[in-house]
Amino acid sequence: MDIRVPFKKQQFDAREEAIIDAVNGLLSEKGFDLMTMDDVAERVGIAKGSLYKHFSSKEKLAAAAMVRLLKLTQAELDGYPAELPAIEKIQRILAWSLRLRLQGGVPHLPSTSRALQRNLMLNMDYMLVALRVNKRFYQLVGLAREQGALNPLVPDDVLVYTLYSRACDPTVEFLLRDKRLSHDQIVDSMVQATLGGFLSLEARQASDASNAAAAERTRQAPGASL
Amino acid sequence: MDIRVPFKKQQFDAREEAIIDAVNGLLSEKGFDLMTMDDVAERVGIAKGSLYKHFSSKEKLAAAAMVRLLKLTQAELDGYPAELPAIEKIQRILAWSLRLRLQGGVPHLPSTSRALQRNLMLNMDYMLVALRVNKRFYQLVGLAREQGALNPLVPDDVLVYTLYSRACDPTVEFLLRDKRLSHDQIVDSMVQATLGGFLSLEARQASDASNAAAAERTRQAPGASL
DNA sequence: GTCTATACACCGATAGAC
DNA sequence: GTCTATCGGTGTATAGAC
Repeated sequence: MDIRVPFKKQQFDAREEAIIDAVNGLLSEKGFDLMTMDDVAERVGIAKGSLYKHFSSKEKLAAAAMVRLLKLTQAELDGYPAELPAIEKIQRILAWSLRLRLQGGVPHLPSTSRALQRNLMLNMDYMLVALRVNKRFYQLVGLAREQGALNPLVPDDVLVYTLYSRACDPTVEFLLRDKRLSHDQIVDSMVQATLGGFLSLEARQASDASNAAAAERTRQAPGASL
Repeated sequence: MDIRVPFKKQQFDAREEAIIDAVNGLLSEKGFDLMTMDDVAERVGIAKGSLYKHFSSKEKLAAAAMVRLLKLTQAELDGYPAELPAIEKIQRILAWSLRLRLQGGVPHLPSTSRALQRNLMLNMDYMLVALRVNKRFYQLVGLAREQGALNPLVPDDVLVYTLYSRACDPTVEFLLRDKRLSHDQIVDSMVQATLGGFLSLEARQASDASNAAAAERTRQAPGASL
């Protein structure tokens, strides 16, 4: 069979990717409400009318950006060694999303727009991948709980929701504007501060020890952290 | 001298309070971008034209709501016993802001609107009280640091910004929608999860012990927690 | 100060020529 | 499918009568 992809189709897909790139950046900068279709068209370099040939509404655009992000998240999780303790996978995926955010790659959907939320719920592509990722998060948290890494005083739900919320936590923007901490320091601090409260006492002691050692190494070779 | 306040003036102030009440509710429900002047006028029960006699712009409205919140925050801090350890004051002010939020009393300003942010910076009333509250937060965190309650691996800035950010953390809305946790449980979990990572190991051990005891008491008399 | 009416700009979406 | 032009609706802010 012929596995070549027609040139026209390639071009079409490339343009859609470019559109989603633009949407991603705009959503991470201004959020959904403040992003306009004119913004998107201008950044892609096409007319607004053409934009609607690819995506029939603003909500569809946002959904496409979210789907791409969620698929990236899945792929990132897939890349972790199976034998890694669950709590370390959680730390890694949080650090990954924070780094992605520092690069401007995390769309920021304010939780206030009812219209958008309804629209996303009705979008099959979005819901499928969202539910899959959500399920994996819960499995991961459940596993970490079984392995004794989690604080018995805090429910699983709180940790899962926190993982989502830190991807749009304004703390990151504040720290970024100060320019007092490097990107790596922001990621490390945020991971430490975010997960420290969820860890069991034993896990927390182990984590502190290894982080103190890492900080010591960084102190001796400061260039490496930037 | 005459300390009576003219009736007209009283009426005027009462209306301004009513306006800020409406703005507070709307900002906590929809955020700044989605709130319209029509919304505000309708909720207060006056015409949009009259609204502009009190506040000359939408940004001024938001600033007024923020000023009231920040003054409330100051008053809350003033009410704490001076001898209370700094870390406990931090826990209390966080729990206070979370409870206020669960009652719909915390305006939600998305960090994306540049126009609003510039406007706030130019607003003297807002800046004065914002800087005062910010200074007190830093003093409190510095004191907690001196008293050995904080994790040496996480900078002060991160904790201060986190205190602000948790006042608009979507995790709360997620937990609220689930209806699996009571308001008190949400506040306790969030405080535990938020501050646990900032505590020094010793403070964390002490905190866990007292929270476990509290949870045990709650288990024996479940009605008390709702 | 309160109201109604309106100016003015912007945005999401569509129409129609090429 | 890409463009230009435009419609319909909405939002901030103002004008002017009372």
